[in-house]
Amino acid sequence: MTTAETSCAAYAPGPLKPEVAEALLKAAGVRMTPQRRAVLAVLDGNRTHPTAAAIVEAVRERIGAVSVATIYNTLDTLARLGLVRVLDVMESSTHYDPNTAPHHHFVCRRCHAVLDAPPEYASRLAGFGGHAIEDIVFIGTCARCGSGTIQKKRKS
Amino acid sequence: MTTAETSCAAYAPGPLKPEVAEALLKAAGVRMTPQRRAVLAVLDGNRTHPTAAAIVEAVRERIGAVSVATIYNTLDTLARLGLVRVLDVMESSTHYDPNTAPHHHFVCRRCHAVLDAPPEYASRLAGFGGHAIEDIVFIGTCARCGSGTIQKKRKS
DNA sequence: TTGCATGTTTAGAACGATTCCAATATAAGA
DNA sequence: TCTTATATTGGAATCGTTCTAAACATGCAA
Repeated sequence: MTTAETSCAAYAPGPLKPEVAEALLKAAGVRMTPQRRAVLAVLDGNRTHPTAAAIVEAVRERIGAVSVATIYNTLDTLARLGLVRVLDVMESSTHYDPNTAPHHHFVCRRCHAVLDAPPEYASRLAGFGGHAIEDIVFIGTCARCGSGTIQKKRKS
Repeated sequence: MTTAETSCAAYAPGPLKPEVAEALLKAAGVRMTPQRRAVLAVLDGNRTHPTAAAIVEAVRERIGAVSVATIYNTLDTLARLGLVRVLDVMESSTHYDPNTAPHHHFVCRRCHAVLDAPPEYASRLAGFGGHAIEDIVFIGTCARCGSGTIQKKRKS
C-alpha cells in the first residue's frame, strides 16, 4: 500500500474499536470470525483509505492466508452495517467530457448520471493543507432519483 | 448509454467542432482518420459524459465496426491534446474508510493518495438543481507532489 | 458438552473495463 | 505514385471485482 499520512485529519475513532464492533456485529446477527476480526483490526484507526488489495495484504500479514472474496464480503458487510464508508466514484467506468472549460461534476449514486455543476461552483473553494484543488466531484442523489419517480440502477 | 439530460449546463461549444478539431490535430501532427472523425462527431456538443463503451456504440452506429482499442487510443490522443477531459476518480480501485463521521476527501492525481478534507469543508456547499449532495471529492495535486520533491506515479 | 442449522470461507472461474501486442492497412507528404 | 510513419485491428492479457459451489466453523439450543 502506498504510505500516505494524512495532514488534515477529520478523524474520529469510529465504531471499529474491536469490542464495540463485535457488539454491533452480534446485534446484527453477524458472526465473528478470525477473518472479520482481522479486517476490523486493520481498519481500526486506519487513516490511509486503503484499497481492498491493501486490506488483503494487511490481513495476510496478521493471520496468514485469506481469500480476496472474504475480504470483499467482509467489507460489504461492514459497509452495510455502516461501519465503513465505500469511496468509489464513477462506478468503475471512466467518463469523457468534451467540454474543456473549467467546471465541476455531480455524480448520482442511483442512476449513475454524470451532470455538470453550475459555473458558480467553479472557484468557490481554495486548496487546503497545501493541496491544489483542480476538480471537484459532488456525489449524491440527483433530482430525478430523489423525487421518487423514475430511477434506474445497475448491479444489485 | 444511460440517457441523462443535464439540467445545469456549464457547456461551451468547445474545440471539438469538426473543422477546428481537424486543424488542431493536423497542427499536432496527428492524422485524420474516419474513426477519429467519428469520435469527434460523437463528442461534439455531447453533454452526457459518455463512457468509452457508449462512445464505441455511437461510433459503430455511424461508421460500422470499430475496435475498442481504437476508441481508447483516440480518446487518449484527444485527452493528450486537451480536447476532452477524462473523468476518472479513485484510479479504478475502490477505497475504504473506517471513519464514518461526515467528511469529504481529496485525491491526488499524481500519487493517488486519498486524504481527508478538513471538517470546515463539510457543509460549505448546498445542493443545486434539486440534486442532493452527500459527498464531495476534491481532485488535484497534493502538497507533497506539488512541492516538486518526492512523487510516485503508476501507469505510464 | 455436543449437535446442528445457518452463516462463512475458500479457490477458482467468470466478468467487465482497459491495455497490450503484432500484423495489417492507410494518410498524406515528396 | 511511392514511401513510410502512423493508425487500426482482433485477440490475448491484465486488473479489480463478483460469482459459485463445496467445505467449514460459529454459536444457539438441547
